[in-house]
Amino acid sequence: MRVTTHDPLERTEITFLLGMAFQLVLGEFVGRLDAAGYDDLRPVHGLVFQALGGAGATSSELAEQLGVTKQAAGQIIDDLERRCYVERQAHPAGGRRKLVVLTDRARTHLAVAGQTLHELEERLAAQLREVGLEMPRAELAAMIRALAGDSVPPLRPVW
Amino acid sequence: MRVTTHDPLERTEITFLLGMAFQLVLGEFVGRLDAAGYDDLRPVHGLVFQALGGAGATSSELAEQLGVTKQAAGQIIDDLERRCYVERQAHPAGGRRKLVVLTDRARTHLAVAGQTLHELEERLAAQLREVGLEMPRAELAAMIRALAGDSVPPLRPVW
DNA sequence: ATCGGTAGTAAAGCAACTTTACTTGGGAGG
DNA sequence: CCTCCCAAGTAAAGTTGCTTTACTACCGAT
Repeated sequence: MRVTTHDPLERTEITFLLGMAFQLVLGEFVGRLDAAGYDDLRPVHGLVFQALGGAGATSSELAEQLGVTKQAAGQIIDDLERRCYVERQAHPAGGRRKLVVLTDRARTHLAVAGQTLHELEERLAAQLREVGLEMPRAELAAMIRALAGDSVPPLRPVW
Repeated sequence: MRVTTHDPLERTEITFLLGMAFQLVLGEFVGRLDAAGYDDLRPVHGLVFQALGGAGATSSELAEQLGVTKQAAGQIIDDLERRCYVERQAHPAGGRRKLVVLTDRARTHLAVAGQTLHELEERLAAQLREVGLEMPRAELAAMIRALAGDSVPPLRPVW
């Protein structure tokens, strides 16, 4: 007996599926953080917090990690500083350098966001297991390596 | 004997892997189209061409498909019309409506882009098979269904 | 002493949108 | 008919998140 209901997703290009899946997962993630009171932070701010998470960084270092100009990084830092998520300190190495570090407010966000993301991914993994599938971690990693080799570029807005 | 070189991608969240994979595939796709002489077209233009591919559409219909305001759709159409990729015709249903249809120039692009994308995805699939993996089509489709149900929203820039 | 390189900042420019506000053509109801 | 309203389309200004251009400040080396 032939299945007559064709799933439109079965004929959709892998590239579209990747984009849709990423957009939906990120949207769900951002939505949960908004609901948790972080509606003043965009995904890029999470990347900033991750980059500064350890001992902080200079704005130029941050710019390189984000894949933007140092002026853009400076603007993001200005904004986050005004809203008390980061602070500019004198850099131990001296010079004109300034060390940008996270406030406790940002570290709290980082913890909440990490927890939220893992819960979301765990729920997704469970839903896939229900239909006999696993999360395609190895497949995605292989695609990334095939296209980027060992040097993975920064995650940027897609178009 | 224990493997000592941990692949950083193995510890990376699925969400990041999705984003990286999409960004890299789309970047490769756009790069190939640029090289083929289509450096004046962005991904959104491809979506427009797909939406108008059959019998055309009105700018409001296009706006809904793209998930933007009708003014934004109008601006995109203005631009594409100036560059002879689309034409505004009188709409058979009359009224203020105008039917936006593709020129041959756009249909050629659509064919080239489709071919390019399939070649790219086929090469990727082959590279995955070399390491014993398959393209994660079912997994991505399951993730999309888990998050969007049956109503898949338009593909938009991600942040 | 000054030269050059790097960090940071300031200001203007730009692309791709949204928001606000208007115009126009065509029914539907009275 | 007439008018009232709605949907399609357009115009213009505003917004966002960057880049480009241009500058200042600090340092170490020659």
